[in-house]
Order: sequence, then structure tokens, then C-alpha cells
Amino acid sequence: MKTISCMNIDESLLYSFGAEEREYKKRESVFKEEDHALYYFQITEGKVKLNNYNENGKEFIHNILGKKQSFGEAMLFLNQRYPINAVCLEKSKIIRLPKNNFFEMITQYPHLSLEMNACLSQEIFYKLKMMQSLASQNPMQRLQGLLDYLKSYHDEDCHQCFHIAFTRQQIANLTGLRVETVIRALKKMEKEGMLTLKDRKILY
DNA sequence: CCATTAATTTCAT
DNA sequence: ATGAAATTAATGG
Repeated sequence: MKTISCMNIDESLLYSFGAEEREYKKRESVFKEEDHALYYFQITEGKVKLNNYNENGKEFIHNILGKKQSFGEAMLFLNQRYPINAVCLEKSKIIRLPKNNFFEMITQYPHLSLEMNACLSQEIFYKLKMMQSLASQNPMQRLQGLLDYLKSYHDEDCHQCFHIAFTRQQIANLTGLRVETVIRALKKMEKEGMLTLKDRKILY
């Protein structure tokens, strides 16, 4: 299965439609919950997390995105405010294209619309898979849902050598588990031969 | 070396 | 089994 990176539009094309690049510091917010969606965002450098906080202040991470990936584009097609926050995990460079220019661009280049459909579909697919695994009470099942998804992004055939490049805390926040539970479940999964733990790396 | 951040363990529930 | 708090390890300046 081919990876569909959501979404990677040629940078010079973005610039020709009036996009600009901005640099963000670590922990800097790109947009916040309840903001209006005014731009298409695409990462050139760095990492961005999309998150929420529940009523007890516990963080839930929806996704973590990196180089050449876009985010928040679904909101451009709706008259809705963002339901999530976008925060840089490290110093990042992000290109942003104003909404109206974005629409001009996809009108002029319809193949981008098709690609966008593929991207948004991929996201929906991910959400469905995650919902399935998050519905389980079993921590290992939840972990496996996330790990399977992350590995599907990487299509080389590689038995237990795909490095999960997230911290235990991030994994916890992506699966709605506590960090201790993640650590314990990962150890149990290793014991059962489902994955390998080497140094502190998770190989799946 | 100190400060910060992450991973793991301990301990109480 | 779970989570808060304490401890240990690693990373960065």
C-alpha cells in the first residue's frame, strides 16, 4: 500500500499563488481551537501536533505530522471553526496559503482536488481504524491499532524493525492511555513477541 | 556540571 | 490494574 502523504503540494506552486513561509518556535501555536480556518498549511520543516484537552485537562493527540504534510485543510471546505489546536513540537517552518488563494489554485489545477480527496479519505480511514482500536478496553489492542497505522505509512517489508519515533508520553496521548500503562503494555507485547524493544526504541 | 525532558519504578488505591 | 509521585536515565547547553 502506497503512502498518501496528506498533502504535499509543490512549494513553488504554492508561492506563485501567494503563499508565505513562516518560522515557528518549539511549542508555538499555529492555530487554536475555535479559530476560523483562514489558511492552507504545509510543513516544510519540523513537526506539528494536533490536539485537544478533555475536561480534566488530559491531552489527547489526534495526529503528529512532519515534513511535507499539510493539516487543517478539511476545515477550509466547511464553515466551521477548528475543533482542535495545532502546536509545533519543535522549531518548524510552515508555508501558509490564504483560503481564497487556495481555492483559486485548486480551481485552476483540478488534479489537486483529486489528490485532496485521496488525502481526506486517508484521514477518514485512519480515524475509523483508530476508533475501532480505541473502543477496546484492552491497552494492547489500542497500542496495536496505532502501531499498525504508523507502520502502514512505511511500506518496506521489515519485520519488527520499523522504529516508532514517538515518546511514550506521545503514544499515551495518541491512544488515550496513561504513560505507565503504555510502558507496561509495551513490555507485555514484547514478551508476547509482537514487537521488539531495543534501548528505548520501539521496533514494530 | 546543571537544567530539562523522557523513561521507569514505587507505592497507594 | 491504574495513576500520582518519586526515581533514574538521557539529552542539551
